[in-house]
Amino acid sequence: MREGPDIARIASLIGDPARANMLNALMGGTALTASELALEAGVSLPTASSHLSKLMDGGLLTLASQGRHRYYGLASPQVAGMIEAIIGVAEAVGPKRVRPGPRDAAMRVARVCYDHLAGEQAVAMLDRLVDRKLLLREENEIRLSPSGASHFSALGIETDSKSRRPVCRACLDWSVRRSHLAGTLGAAILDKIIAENWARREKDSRAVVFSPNGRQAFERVFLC
Amino acid sequence: MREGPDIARIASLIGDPARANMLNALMGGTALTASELALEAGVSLPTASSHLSKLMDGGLLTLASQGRHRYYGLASPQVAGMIEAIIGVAEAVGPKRVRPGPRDAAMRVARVCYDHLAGEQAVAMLDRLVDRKLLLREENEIRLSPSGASHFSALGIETDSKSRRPVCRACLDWSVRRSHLAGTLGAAILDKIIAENWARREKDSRAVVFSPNGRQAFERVFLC
DNA sequence: GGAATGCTTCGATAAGGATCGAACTATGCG
DNA sequence: CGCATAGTTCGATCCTTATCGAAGCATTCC
Repeated sequence: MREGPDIARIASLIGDPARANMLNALMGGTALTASELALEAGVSLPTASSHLSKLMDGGLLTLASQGRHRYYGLASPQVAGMIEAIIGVAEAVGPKRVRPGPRDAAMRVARVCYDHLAGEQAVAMLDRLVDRKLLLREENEIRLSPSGASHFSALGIETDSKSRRPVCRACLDWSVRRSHLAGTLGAAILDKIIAENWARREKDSRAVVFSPNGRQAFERVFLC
Repeated sequence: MREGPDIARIASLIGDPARANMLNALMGGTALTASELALEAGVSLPTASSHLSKLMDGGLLTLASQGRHRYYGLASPQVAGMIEAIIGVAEAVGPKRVRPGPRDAAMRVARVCYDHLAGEQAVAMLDRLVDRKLLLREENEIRLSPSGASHFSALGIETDSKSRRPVCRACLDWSVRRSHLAGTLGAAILDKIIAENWARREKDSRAVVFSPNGRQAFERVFLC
């Protein structure tokens, strides 16, 4: 009864609308200050501060102090994955919104998931990389193949795992209900997409919008 | 404050300890009745009923009515996956629970789960009964084998299902995270354990404490 | 130093919701 | 029909917690 991991504690942290909005905003991957998060959540600064310290206590956030600025970010990809999973359920059972606006359509196609790409494009990319045997997939395990290593290296993408973080990880996509690529490789690919100017981040949103040329380039490189 | 899927609504449903316990109990995949869930959550029946209707409204549960029994189950594998994700985070950040007291230790070993035995002893028993082919197990389905029927009959345990209630049912054990035996057979075995005076119920607790002789007898009969 | 900015803590208030007993409905049993 | 079991609804209580204003720290800039 009161055994096992305390999932109620974690869930109740996310269960407050103000905190949920903050976490949602942080799903974009960039760390934000308390003021920015207060604005995002629509609460006063003291209220936001209180929420943030609770999220910190709960282990859901990390804090990077830089002078008088304090940047809050999601604690780990695992936390991001959990939030994605909750979003997925909320989408599935939630009151179907009258009509999905254009922003939603863009989100469905491509968006940022913490630090990597998600959405239809990302799911298609993982499928393709597996088809081409650049990645080897077994259930939820994804590994880099030798040919994959040289392939990404040729693209200027580092695939050595310096940290403890895995190079490849499967992350469930709420809009497509299938996995896309996370891990350091997933993050590096998103970096490249932005660096090459193939796409830009939509302001105040997780949506990632490809330019016509950028989409072609992306498809040529990652969708064969 | 962007609009999006209402993750706070979903998370707050899981954020109540009673509801979290219920969902945890349902993670085994078998549907449970309101009474069973009330016991599992440690709340009264009216309280459980209120929680269950909230979970239903939230789309997290499905309901199968069979006569006067109402079996609640998780709405989908997607919901189960979300809960798994939350468990994962809770495990990762969870401040290792306070030291388990002696009562908790006893509960871990053996306790009552509604009307049958749960805990390490019960899990071991089910394993053993399956090994001995007295019970046939396929995933979460458990059936009585012909040899099992005569075996239990010889022990004075009735195995005819007079009611609609199944003879055998798998019930997920929260302390061991594996299944133990429920259903009328599980209930009958617990009855026998108490009737033979092998063990007594701890007062005001679900713990079941075996006497030294009782434990030997139990092991001789059920653990081979 | 003093002023300005970023953020946290404190205190009071208010609202939400978890809880249970009692009463009520529904199904099954004889 | 009468009784027992399973479950829900209602009403009252009580506790948690979200909220903001005011005040308090901390850092930076001039």
